[in-house]
Amino acid sequence: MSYYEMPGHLIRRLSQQSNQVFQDEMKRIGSDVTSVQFAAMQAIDLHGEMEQSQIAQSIHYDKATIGGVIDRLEKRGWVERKANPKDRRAKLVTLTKEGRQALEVFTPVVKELQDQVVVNLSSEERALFIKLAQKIVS
Amino acid sequence: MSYYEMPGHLIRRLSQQSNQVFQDEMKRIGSDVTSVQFAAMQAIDLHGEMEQSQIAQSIHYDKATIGGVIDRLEKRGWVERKANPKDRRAKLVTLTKEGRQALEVFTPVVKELQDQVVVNLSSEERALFIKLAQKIVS
DNA sequence: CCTATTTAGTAAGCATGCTTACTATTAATA
DNA sequence: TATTAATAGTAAGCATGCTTACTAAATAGG
Repeated sequence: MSYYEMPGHLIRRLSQQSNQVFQDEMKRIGSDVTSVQFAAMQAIDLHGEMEQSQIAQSIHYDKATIGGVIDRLEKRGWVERKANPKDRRAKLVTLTKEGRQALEVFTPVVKELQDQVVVNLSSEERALFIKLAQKIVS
Repeated sequence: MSYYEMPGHLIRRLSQQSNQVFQDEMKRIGSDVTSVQFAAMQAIDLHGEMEQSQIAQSIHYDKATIGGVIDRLEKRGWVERKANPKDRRAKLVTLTKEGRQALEVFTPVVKELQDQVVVNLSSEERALFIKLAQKIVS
């Protein structure tokens, strides 16, 4: 089996290309937000108020990784950690006003760049790729 | 557009799953070699003798990243760096005997685990996925 | 009620995987 | 040939993304 037919290798290349597009488009609008940071912010915005463990679960990240991501988002002033009165182990994470504003700027850009990731495919192929990818990770 | 339809997000999940399978299978045979290290060793084995820049180019890695990977492979005694008499900037990287032996053990395992990465797909779907992925990164 | 297990988060460690900046060397060009 | 540009590799810095180990707190089972 040649290297260029190995799903593992191809997936790494896909990942690389996808991150490159994300980073380039964000740089174009003057931001250096990462795809992980965006994903976390989007999840928090959707649920309103989340424990870190919920964030990790919803976007399929390791809890240690998400801890670092939230650290950096907090440093930037985009999210806040508050104590959870119902569970003293947990912390509730919410978007700040600045976080919501930033997310509003990012969201349309991220939506548009999705097509750019798979720009070499026709729209039928894109739909098919998404279907197959969903099946693989399901 | 929902998160679960975004190619960028799906690709990250694929990457995660792929790496997990790789790591698990390698752990099973008692090794902690990484997918990047394997890719580099395979490339060197195929070409016999390579400059780091060639390695980076052939498996599509950044030259700074590959420098670190070669560092760790060298520490393990799997590769050697030699001066290139034809170009004093460059270094020729070769597999050691131990490196070749290790690669012989890894190769069949890596070939088998490729199917495991896309285990949720039928064989037709696997072929199609590979085709689409190749087209995206082409 | 008390103990054992599970869970939430952090910490430390390691390997990607990139960026920019730098040195040394080679290639191109005026 | 003298200068400029390009290239090979390293270094430092940062953000993933995981692992194991730990603390604190909640839950389950007896």
